[in-house]
Amino acid sequence: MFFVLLFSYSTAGNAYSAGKQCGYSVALINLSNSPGWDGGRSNGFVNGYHDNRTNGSFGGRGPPRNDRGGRSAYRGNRGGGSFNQPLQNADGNWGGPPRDTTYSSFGGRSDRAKSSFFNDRGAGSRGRYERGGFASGGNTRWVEDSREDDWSKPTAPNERLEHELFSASNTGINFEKYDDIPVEATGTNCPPHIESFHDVDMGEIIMGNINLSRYTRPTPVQKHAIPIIKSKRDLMACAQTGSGKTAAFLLPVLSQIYTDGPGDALQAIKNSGPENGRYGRRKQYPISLVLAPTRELALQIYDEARKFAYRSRVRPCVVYGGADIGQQIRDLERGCHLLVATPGRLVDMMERGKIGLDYCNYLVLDEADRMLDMGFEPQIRRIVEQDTMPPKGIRQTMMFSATFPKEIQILARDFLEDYIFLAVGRVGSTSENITQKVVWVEETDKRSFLLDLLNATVIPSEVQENVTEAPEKPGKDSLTLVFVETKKGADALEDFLYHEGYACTSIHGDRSQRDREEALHQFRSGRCPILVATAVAARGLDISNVKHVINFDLPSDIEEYVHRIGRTGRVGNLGLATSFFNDKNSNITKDLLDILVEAKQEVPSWLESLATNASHKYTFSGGFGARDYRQTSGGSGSFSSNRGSRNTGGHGGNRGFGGGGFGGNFYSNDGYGGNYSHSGSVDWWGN
DNA sequence: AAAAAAT
Repeated sequence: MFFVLLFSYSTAGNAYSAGKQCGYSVALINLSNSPGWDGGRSNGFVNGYHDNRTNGSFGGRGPPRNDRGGRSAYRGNRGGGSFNQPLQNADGNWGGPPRDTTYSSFGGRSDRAKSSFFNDRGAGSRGRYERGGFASGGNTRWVEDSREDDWSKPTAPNERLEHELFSASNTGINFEKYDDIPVEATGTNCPPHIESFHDVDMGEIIMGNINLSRYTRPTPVQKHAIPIIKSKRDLMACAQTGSGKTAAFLLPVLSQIYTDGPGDALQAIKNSGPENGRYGRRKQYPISLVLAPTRELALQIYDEARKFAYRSRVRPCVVYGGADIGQQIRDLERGCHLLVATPGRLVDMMERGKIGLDYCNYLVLDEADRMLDMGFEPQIRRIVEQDTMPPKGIRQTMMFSATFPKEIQILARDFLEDYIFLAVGRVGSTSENITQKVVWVEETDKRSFLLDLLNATVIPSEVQENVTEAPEKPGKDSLTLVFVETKKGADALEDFLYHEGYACTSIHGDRSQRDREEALHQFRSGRCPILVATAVAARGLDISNVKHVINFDLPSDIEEYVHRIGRTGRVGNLGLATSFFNDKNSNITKDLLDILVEAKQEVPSWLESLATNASHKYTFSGGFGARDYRQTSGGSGSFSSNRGSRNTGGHGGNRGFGGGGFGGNFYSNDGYGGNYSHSGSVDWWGN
């Protein structure tokens, strides 16, 4: 399998200089190991989660229920850090929980030569620990001497935090499937890809955290993106979450920050004290900004960032709507070097003077196409272009997008400088990782059919040959994600399943942010192995152990379908996707058929004849979506045609991308953009 | 017409 690729255009020399370094000599107080905040953000999830609704068994009867409204204490608990965690003593050891096999610190590994790296807090170090005098007890601070202010050196280990960050881990990765993913990079002077994390120097901290995360080898997107980002190039990557994308940008960006140190940002923060601004408290100047379309995705990226920032001086923060802004501001004020945000809340924070982007050297736009879909473009431009962020060419910008329609091409043209384009094949979805089933189910039969599916312990025989890992009954390690089209429908189906005795919960945009996060946690943890969801959960969320995705309602858009089923079969695992199809779904017939064929899935004969009968209809699918990047015909030789300098319109306006065999609908260069919909066909809403 | 997202 290979790609035809794409443009390369020449630009004048890259004036890029990252990590604006300057001398600084100040004392640095590192609170990153303080139980105060670390206990706050996610400890509530991992250890200290209390919910009186979850006391019962979830085996089948009397399941926990995800109430609406109610308990107001939850978020407070979560953020309060009020758990009785053991406190770190002066030499960074922990007297608390019994050692778990998970705990190894960095240095526990014998495969790393740099033994001096770990647990060597003592000799030669000019810093010192200060015991905090707080009533709550013993905040330990590492006070650094200015000359020791080297961000590339790890800070003290913290067993409890380490356990919290790294204990939940992916298992059973199907590497064989994984390596099939085709990747293609284009652009001027593209650095060669790596085969091992050791092929590029990411420094002690990153390598230690890679070990702790039990990452053995880079995923395909990481193999390419890491050296590109490390060599300070801008990047436009067409890849979906689940390909290892988050680490693909977090690892090299953080590595670079550790190497370069805080630069001007540190002084700026110092100068932003109460005396310097009407807003009083310190304004934070993150060195790196990651924008994400949904709150849950932002949280997920933040959680990853915490892992790779372990034992570093970088403090990640996350801001998003629906949550208490005061709490987020307080968290920011404790220091913020890497900020993960949804656009709206970030603009809010900027207008409140809490965040300055003046020293933001690294900008990541995750799921960029999704952000545009959701109308974020003005806010993104406000953040990137109309504020104090360094211009392109100065900052380093990385964009990730599942598709590459015209709107994204324009954004790439505006935000990126001399960039490298990376096309990553799908991990799941159209690959054979996911067994896709389409069944004809009338609206009135959907519920009972769903129950049958949920009760099924044996998978249908015709599926078995494709599935080596049978989907089990929903349970702790076997999660089922049920997609519906409307928020109302989600509530109704959740209620139904609840009354039928299933441990289920739901997530959609009308639920409070607290409930959404809780539902996700209940699902992830297996307490509620069935999650009823709207489109909010379709993209980006990385939930391991999702064995079965059920499209209770099929979406009207094939892109949405691909994203949804991509929630299973993550990182090389196998999964099953079952879709209920009836008259209402005729609009997706053709695209669905194409997807099934492409992924070498069994096609029901009725679907085939439906598609044939409907074939007179003009269908157009913008973006990569249904067709993937793969060449379907023709050679690969013509990709250089019509790709002149940027003056001819750069990536945006060119026609002729498809010359080499993408087919005419590969990029939406025909002026219709990605929004052209199927004319004349019946859509989901019956219009 | 749905859903997502700042309040």
